Amino acid sequence: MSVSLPPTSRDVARIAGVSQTTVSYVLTGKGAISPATREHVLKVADSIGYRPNLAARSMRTRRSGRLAVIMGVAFDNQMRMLSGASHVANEAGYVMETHSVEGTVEDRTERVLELAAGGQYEGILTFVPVLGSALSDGRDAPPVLAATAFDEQMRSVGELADAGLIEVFVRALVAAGHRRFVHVAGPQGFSSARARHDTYLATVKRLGAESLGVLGGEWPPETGRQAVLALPDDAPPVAVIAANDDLAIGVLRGAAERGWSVPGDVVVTGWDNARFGAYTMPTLTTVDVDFRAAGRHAMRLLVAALRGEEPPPQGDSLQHIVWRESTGRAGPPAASGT
Amino acid sequence: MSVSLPPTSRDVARIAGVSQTTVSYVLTGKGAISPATREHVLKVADSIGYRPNLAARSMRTRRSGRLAVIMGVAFDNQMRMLSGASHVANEAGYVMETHSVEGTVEDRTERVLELAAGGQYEGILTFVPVLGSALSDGRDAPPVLAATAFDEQMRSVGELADAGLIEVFVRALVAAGHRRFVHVAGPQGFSSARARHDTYLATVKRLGAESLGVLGGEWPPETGRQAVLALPDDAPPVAVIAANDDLAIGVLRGAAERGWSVPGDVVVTGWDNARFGAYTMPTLTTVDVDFRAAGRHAMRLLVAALRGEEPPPQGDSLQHIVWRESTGRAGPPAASGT
DNA sequence: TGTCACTGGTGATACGTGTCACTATGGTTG
DNA sequence: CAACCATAGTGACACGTATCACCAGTGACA
Repeated sequence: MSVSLPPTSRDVARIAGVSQTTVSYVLTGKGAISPATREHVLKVADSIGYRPNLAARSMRTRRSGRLAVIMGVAFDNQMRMLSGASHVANEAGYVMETHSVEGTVEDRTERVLELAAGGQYEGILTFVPVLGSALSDGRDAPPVLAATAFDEQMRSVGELADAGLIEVFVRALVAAGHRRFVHVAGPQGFSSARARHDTYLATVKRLGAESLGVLGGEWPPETGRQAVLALPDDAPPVAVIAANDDLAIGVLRGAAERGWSVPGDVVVTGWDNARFGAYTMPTLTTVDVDFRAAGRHAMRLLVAALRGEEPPPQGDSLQHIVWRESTGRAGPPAASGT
Repeated sequence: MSVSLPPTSRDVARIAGVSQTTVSYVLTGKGAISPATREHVLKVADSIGYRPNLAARSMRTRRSGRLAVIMGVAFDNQMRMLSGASHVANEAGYVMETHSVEGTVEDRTERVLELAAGGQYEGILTFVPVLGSALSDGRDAPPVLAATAFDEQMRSVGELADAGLIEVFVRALVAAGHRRFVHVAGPQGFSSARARHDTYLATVKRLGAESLGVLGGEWPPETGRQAVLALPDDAPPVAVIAANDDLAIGVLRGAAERGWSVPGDVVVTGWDNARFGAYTMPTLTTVDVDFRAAGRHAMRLLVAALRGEEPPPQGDSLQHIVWRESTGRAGPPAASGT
């Protein structure tokens, strides 16, 4: 009694009493098939546990049905973006593979180009910044889409780069009496970091507040700590707008080391709503980001590009502020306000 | 001028002046081919940028060459494990796809079984706990290996479940004068959490110290906070062994809320060496884990199972303690021994 | 009644690879 | 010199699917 091979479309056809062609048309929904036979074939296919052989299918269609996602190694929230992207890819009939890259932006770009040229993938989505030269709209090479892009020629995927809530932070802090600001920025290769940076500068200027400068430029907490250690002794009272929660916790630590109280001498905002932010002392005001939804949206854009469809609009906003202790009495704007 | 199709092994054969069979034998390294022709063929293949069509290959060999990795959504360190696993899989000639699952352990198990039955994958590696019934050694179904397993019939992948350093923690704290201990455990579905739990109990007992109990049972920081809030008022001085850093930061917060100083009244240890642990106040003593290496090892085990080889031994230890402020003056054992 | 259009379905074929069975060529041995 | 063997290479085929070209039947309409 040997192990039986998995059923093929021919098996289904034989049992259902139709031709293999008919089975194929039923499964792809392309031919002219009567509802009766369609249902019959589907029933038979289900009853014998038929699954299309993807290898054979993709050989015939000359489409691999495979998408690649490029991720870095050190970004925790990619986990959730990956999850969202994976769902969308599978629903759209693709399988999604992940590749992790490290090294300089040139190294990463090189790797992405290599993957694109390999011909194995129909599309590539990258969660880490690459040079704009790697991005493509898919006319002669597979489309490469960046969920976080390096330069101005990029096609970035919207919402993650929307830093509008930075303006809300600054306005609320000004309303609470703060006049002096500092920005601890992330790497400017990330469009999100760049957007926060730009929004910070614009808002501080517009409101006539004072910016003591922009520091940072990397994501790790140590960068945030060093930024605070670099401030002049007479900096407080000062409001620190950090580009993410990792930087913000570094800021908290740095402030403590200098004997500055938070939120007394220094107030701090973060971004990402990392799990630890509700347990630091003080707890961290931050922006909650729906990374799953961001991942879904990014993948939808890629799938739309693959199908030559219009990019779907972003749905509801993925971000909202979580006010906590690190901003003291500053809070959401009153409903009345300008 | 139309877009040219990717070159096939026939193209290589034609240009190299040999048969397609020869090209195939060269590329798979199986036939009897003279070194001269082999090199010639390889050169030609390279020059025209030939890449084997994976779909055609896998149709012929009836092997998909695909592996699946199951991950949860909320575990940051999976990112690095994924990266390690991905490298090994690619080196071994497999492509690796990721699926994320959520829900109860039954839901997850169901999903894994579904994937295994789908016949698309040659092997499955799961980073989240599933019921032992899902695990298989691959005799009639694809092998399913758990990097973190649910019950005793599991095939868990070693080092991550090695909680030996818990004993070092307890010994060092006892040497520093601590007598009363508490364990804040993780979900016992994770073999790592179970190992830490068991090692804690055994060590405390062996050293004749007092355990005020085991609390927790989930991973989020709030669990750690609640554990501290549940302690009796006269608990301090007490040493808290937390199952990971998320729990530990919750413990720090809980202690602060109760007015207990760390490391004065309470000392705390964590696990995982999360980035924030060096910036909490106080900084967190923890265990640094090489998740990349763990991911590599897990994938090597799966590949070995696929090939019917002996499982490769774990290399150097992936874990070491990072002593920081939260354990006060306790530190590495003196070189002199017992 | 003959013709046309349309619906529902079939037969044959090609995708690119790996592998079985086989052949030609020298070299070695009895 | 015949018989044999190992080496190096070839021809033909099958894997399971999607799709092109075709065909039978059925009304509709002039």
